[in-house]
Amino acid sequence: MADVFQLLAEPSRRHLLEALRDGERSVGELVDRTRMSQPSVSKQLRILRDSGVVAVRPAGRQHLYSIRGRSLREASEWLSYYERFWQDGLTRMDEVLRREPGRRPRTKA
Amino acid sequence: MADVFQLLAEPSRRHLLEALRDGERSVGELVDRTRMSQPSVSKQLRILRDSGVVAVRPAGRQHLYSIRGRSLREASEWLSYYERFWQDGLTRMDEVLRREPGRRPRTKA
DNA sequence: CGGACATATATCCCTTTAGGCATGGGATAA
DNA sequence: TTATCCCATGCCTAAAGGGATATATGTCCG
Repeated sequence: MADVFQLLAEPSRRHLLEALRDGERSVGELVDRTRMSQPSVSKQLRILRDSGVVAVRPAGRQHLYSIRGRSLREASEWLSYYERFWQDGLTRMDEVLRREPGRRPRTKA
Repeated sequence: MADVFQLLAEPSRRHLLEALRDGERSVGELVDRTRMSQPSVSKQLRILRDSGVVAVRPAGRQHLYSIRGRSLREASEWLSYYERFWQDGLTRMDEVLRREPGRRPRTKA
């Protein structure tokens, strides 16, 4: 995983991805929707593009960006391991009570 | 969302969360499992704790950490908006063809 | 060709933050 | 109490990364 979470850590990049949720957008449209400067938008789009999160398509003198799910899927799958921690009313207390009581301190495995 | 993705961006913190997947662990156990220095582990655990991603429970002279799903759930829900981009064999091309052809350049909405 | 428009890149500045080291502090055992 | 184990914190340094401004590249039109 080429650090998808690293990409998503930046709010500006998440805003861009949110603006792309319902289809491809030109850079100008993204600038309007995110209130970022045009160079910033291009810079972040570049990063997203290099990581395969978005794709570009030339259309006249504008570039249309769209989402590619592949990378985002990895992040989603990583998080899926933790679903059980918020499903079925599983609280921290439930988890504690589930542990066996005899805890050996600091064994290698 | 107190920037859950920001937390997950750091590999060391993800490693800690991975080591906590099957239940609570002491700091010493986490040190062994992550090959990080003890101060680093404590430091990252502190960040995770302040953000409500993990919880602590004192047990004699050791502190047992465990996962709290609440915050992670927010990240998972954010990503759920993009599931359609990798489900049902939906590729970028499909997405492109789905768009209407008459695109007006740069309208506010 | 020349000029306007759309996007990309380059450079600088600045903030954030991780990691290492040393140290402090609480709990346990002798 | 003293020694020891387990963990937390503070300070420092180094590096990563975002935003702004200026500029380059590329495309369309007259």
